[in-house]
Amino acid sequence: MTVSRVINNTGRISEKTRLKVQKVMEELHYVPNATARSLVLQRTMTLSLLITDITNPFYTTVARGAEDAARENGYKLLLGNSDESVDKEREYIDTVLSTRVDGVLITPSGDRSRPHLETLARHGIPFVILDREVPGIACDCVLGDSVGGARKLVDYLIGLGHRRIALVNGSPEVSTARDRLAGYRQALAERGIGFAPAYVMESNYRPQDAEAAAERLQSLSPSPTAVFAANNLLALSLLQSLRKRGIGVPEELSIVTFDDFGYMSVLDPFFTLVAQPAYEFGRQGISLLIERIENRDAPPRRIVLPNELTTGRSVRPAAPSA
Amino acid sequence: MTVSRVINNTGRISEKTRLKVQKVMEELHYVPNATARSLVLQRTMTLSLLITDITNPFYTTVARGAEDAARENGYKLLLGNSDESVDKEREYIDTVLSTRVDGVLITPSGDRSRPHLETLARHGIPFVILDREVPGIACDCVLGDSVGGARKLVDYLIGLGHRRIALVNGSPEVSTARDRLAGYRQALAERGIGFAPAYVMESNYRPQDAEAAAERLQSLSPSPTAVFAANNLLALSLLQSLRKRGIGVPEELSIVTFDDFGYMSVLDPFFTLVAQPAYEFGRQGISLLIERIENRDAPPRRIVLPNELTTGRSVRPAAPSA
DNA sequence: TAATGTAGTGTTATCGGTAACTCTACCCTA
DNA sequence: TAGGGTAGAGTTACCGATAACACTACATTA
Repeated sequence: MTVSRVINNTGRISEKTRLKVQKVMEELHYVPNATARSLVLQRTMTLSLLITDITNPFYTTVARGAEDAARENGYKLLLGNSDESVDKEREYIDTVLSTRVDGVLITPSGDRSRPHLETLARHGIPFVILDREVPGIACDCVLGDSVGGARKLVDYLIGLGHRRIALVNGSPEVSTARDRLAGYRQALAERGIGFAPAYVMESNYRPQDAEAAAERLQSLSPSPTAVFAANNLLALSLLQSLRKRGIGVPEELSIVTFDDFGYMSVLDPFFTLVAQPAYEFGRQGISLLIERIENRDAPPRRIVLPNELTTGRSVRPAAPSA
Repeated sequence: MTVSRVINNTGRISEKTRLKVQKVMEELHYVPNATARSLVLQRTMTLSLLITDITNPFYTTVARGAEDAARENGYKLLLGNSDESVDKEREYIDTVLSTRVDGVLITPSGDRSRPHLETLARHGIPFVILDREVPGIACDCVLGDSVGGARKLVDYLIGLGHRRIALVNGSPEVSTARDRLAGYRQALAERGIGFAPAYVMESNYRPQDAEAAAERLQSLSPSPTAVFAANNLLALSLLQSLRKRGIGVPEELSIVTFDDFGYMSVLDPFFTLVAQPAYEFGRQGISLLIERIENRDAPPRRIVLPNELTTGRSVRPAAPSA
């Protein structure tokens, strides 16, 4: 007990005893056992970051922001990749529950993550949603402006004369995909361009899905002059698939997308895209989470971070004939 | 106790009792407390990954490999970024000690990490070194062939007629920097090219250091026709600094480097570089670590993963006059 | 029939901390 | 000088699991 008081600097300790304890602690290389402390205090000082894939440059930077913020506040950070899979996500949720982390910062795999979030709530584990909303779940979240970003991109294309613009989207089960579709449709509508369902294809936000999208793109008639790929890795794979098929980008087809490629964008920004402040997503997500942990009764907060259009070589004005 | 037996499937339990317990567990949404289990079993099923910076595409992929391997084996993964700082690393080591993780996979900030590793050893925490060796520490490690890789790069440059090749290296306190210098010198020596100390500059492997290096590069006379930047982010920042100074790359100066840029390399590999299998670094590092945890008496193992030269647009043959 | 074995369940101590309380000097005050 | 206060240290119970052991029926065996 006396040792505990010295370590935590609580209660009354004579200077003599304090020094003696400290000396012995040094001699024995004593390190307090966080596990035991967690058990009695009922908090682990650990947060869980559950994202879809750390190798996606957007989430890489999110993770960095999250880790920085967690560390600054004395928390440890557990990492998990769900790969957009509800099942894998559930496994992580199970781990999170038994680990008794103090909070979870999560990018849900989609609307079907709702039961997972409800499970967290039922067990009293605070969580903050990152990047994607889940209908029916009222909680703190850090989001981007997907509708606005998509509008900007499509409007930009239209401004360059494009009229037949395809959308290679994520799954409609994911809020960002729905929002990007909404923004796409808004932009078309505002410019009086008809919406052609055939120009919209769904995927699972994963690079593997691009090949099928490329095939469908190629089969469209009249063929689109531009395509909006709903996220960065999708755009990249799509680009590869298109080039493999001999379709020149941007010569024959322009591409725009969401989220940058980290260091890639620095050197020579190939893609025209809407960039989001990934680091702030992570940092502010953790901040919200910690504030939630400290005050469970506060009303949920919703932070929307701005995005920005940056132009690259992936877009060319539409040919006047088109 | 009976519940414990059901959960862990140990001891004798009648089918009737098992079902009853399982039913009640479901009803109560009971989840075993990993903290309590850790305390009594003296293991946390948690590993720590301590790297310099997750946003470096090399370490991003390392982290993904590590997380996959950890999860497959039932371990959780804690993430930490040391930013090449011994002090920050020490803070993480302290956390690791009190957290009682079962093992640590670490990219040491440099030779001065030795005390940290000795601390881990003294506390009986298994660790595996990743990417960088530390003199005086005999332990499991997963390394790349820095000497060979550097030789390949410099030899490639020499083959293209370059004779004045600069090296923007990391700190000599880091084994990979020493090895890359050694490989550089080997390649020069084998081709009978004299070693010019003025052509070698040190940095801290961090992008911020590139500006100073660019300045020194520009001041060299005769100026080099090529430069070997010891890692990817250094190369990228160097490139930016050089271009800002009006030095054309590759027109006036060719650049080669170590480690790729993840997705960046896929699209249009600008840099000529030696790529290392980052995912395997992470995966095999965790494998070694887990095997070490399970058998502390086995002799240390040293895995050296191969690298591969991939060419890009950052290199041009030297002008015949040079 | 008594001894022995065994399946199934319960009890106790423990991991390493901390909250809450107790205890012992010693001091001050009326 | 008795009563009360206080500084500083110690005691006890507890967090939620598991190892080791104990116990109770009942079955088997000699």
